[in-house]
Amino acid sequence: MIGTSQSTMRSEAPTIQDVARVAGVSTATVSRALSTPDRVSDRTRHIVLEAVEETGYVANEMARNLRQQKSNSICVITPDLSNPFFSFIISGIEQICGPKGYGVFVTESGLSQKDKMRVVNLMAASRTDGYIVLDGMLDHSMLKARGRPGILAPIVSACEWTQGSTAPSVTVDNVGGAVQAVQHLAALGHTKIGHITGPKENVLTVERIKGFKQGLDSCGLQYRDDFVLEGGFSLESGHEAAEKWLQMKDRPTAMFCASDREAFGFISRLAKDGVKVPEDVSVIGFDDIEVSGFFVPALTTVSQPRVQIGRRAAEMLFELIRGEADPEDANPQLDVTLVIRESTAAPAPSV
Amino acid sequence: MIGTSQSTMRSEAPTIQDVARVAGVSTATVSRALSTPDRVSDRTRHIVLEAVEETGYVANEMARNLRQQKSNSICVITPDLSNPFFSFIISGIEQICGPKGYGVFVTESGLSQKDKMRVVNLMAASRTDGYIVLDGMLDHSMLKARGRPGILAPIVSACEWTQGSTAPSVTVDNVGGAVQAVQHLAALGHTKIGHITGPKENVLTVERIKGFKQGLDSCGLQYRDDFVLEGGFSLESGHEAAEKWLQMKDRPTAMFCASDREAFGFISRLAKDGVKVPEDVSVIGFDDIEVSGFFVPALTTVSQPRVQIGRRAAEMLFELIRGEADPEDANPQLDVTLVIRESTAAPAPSV
DNA sequence: AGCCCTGCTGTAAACGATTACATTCTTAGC
DNA sequence: GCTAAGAATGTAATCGTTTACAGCAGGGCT
Repeated sequence: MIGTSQSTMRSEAPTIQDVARVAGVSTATVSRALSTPDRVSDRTRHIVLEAVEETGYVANEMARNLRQQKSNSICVITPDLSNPFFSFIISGIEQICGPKGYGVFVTESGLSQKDKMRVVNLMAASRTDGYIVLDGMLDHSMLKARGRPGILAPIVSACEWTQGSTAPSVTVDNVGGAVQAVQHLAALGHTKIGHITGPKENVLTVERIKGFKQGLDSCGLQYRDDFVLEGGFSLESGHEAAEKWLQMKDRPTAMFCASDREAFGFISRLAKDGVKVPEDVSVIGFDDIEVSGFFVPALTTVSQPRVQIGRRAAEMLFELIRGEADPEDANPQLDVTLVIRESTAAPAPSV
Repeated sequence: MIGTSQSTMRSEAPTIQDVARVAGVSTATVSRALSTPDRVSDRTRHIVLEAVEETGYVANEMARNLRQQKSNSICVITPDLSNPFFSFIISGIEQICGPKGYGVFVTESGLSQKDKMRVVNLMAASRTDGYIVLDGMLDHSMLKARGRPGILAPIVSACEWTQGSTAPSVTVDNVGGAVQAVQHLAALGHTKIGHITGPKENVLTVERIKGFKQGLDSCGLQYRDDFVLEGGFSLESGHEAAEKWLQMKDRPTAMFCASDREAFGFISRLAKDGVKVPEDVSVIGFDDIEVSGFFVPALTTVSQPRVQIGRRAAEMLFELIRGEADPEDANPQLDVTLVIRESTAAPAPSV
């Protein structure tokens, strides 16, 4: 049975009025029968549901939104949608929002402040009930709340957070992850451990550098400035770092990379010069993106629960929207886990 | 200058009424001054814009949507949001939609028909003006148009298309890409060329198999059933295919993989047994995802213009929405390019 | 002068739901 | 049998825009 009988088809979409007419009740009753079924009699509910079936009625979201002053959708702001790191987070967000009947807008905030402004204006006011911000460079004061000038919209940060923002954020133990990475390398016997950082403006970069230092410290190793190469999370930046590494007189025997992609770029460039991982140099990454387990060699890395980050962020945003801000647990920090694979090993016996 | 003067701040968001009052004109004039500036006098436009500035007015999308009977947003349906292949396409879509003032919803249609139904219902009718479908398994008849029962919403397929659907689709020359891949291998001197397919229900799988056969044919090579291994586009499926390959008595000296990720899984598993690429076996992929150039060895592959696919699909959807369906160019097929890197080489001299 | 056209603006009716308030109908308690 | 409470329903206002229609002024034309 297709459901919509040909006879009742009209050229326009059926409205609540049509249902009311068919059922022989008022629109108010139809509305109640659908949204608060226990407030109408069994008999009426039945009649209404039949009329709905017959007309093929589906409530118009736009009208509902206007009346209820909410859009039933949220917006995810990423600096770069094409970055696969975010795709898992977005997937997690959708997993929570979808079943709740919420739509998920995605936007690319880009690099310039102008781009970010455009995105914010697009979503401004009345298109979304809240934001999940994955861009640490976004000024939260741009995200104004609807109906309350001067007040911010519900915002949750994830992964990257913005300095000075009071928005709750779900993050990951970046410092702890870096510490674990360094300790793993030290335990293998490495004493000359280097680091390829993220882009220098990034909050995660500073956290991971902090963890790097802390890890060295905990193992009684000396921090050496010349063992730290500036990267940018990207494949290319790992590639470039490798060229610097190749030119070093005194080389680290192990490198902690601030992202898996940096690690890939690093290893890839080294391979061209015949430098082998882990025989000649150990490499450890951060993120545990999908290919990491299938790289050659399989990459040892600090694994982030990316889907979980998305889910948690979405859940927190809903609490915020419902006004159940829970100050107890406003800034959950998810655990990372060290995944040991094949890109790390004991250093070669020194010559 | 912040723009919103404290004195005019109210507890509610300013509406067009407020602007009209401040400007001393009617709401109609305000509306016109903002949306069709040339229909009001210079003087009035000035006054209105000043009033907008003073009140901090931003038009309420929900009201606008209801009145205009359009949502100013589109919906992208992917089978799996976490798949990085789609992230570039989504990025391309956003690049077109954002500047046009359109929001982009993303949804995960999942595997089961029930999941797909949920997604469709969520977006039904009034939440979106059109769909970009990246899921070849989705039944388009579920996507009904608002306001015209029995008629489908504007839909554009991309990458994967659905059998029997009349929706325009932007695709890629899968057959041609596969042909190029095989010809490249043959030119290197390979005569025993194998194929790891995609998942068998998938349209792309059959296209690429078709191209594989056609390529062999064009080089005067015989198609051998035992050289074709079933895969599933995923890393794991490449891994499994490698295990089958290792057990073969008579092995192909070159493998054409239906996706880059399959190729990675394949190479990765082979490496564990000391089988080297390209020395022992050449491997070629399909897609050219980001890491491909940085794999070890860098992967030779058929490159798809993913961002471009997204952009084109979005442009076509807008033409459809505006009613400018252009039958001339309804199903553009974008070109793929063979990118030769280091995973392919002449076969080892036979023993 | 009378007419029409054009350019600008205002009035008020949509858009399609939800929901405060009013009304009617039951039914229980006395 | 009467009253009051409570359940079920209806009436109509409301959300904030856009836009069809109407009105009004001014200017060029015959």
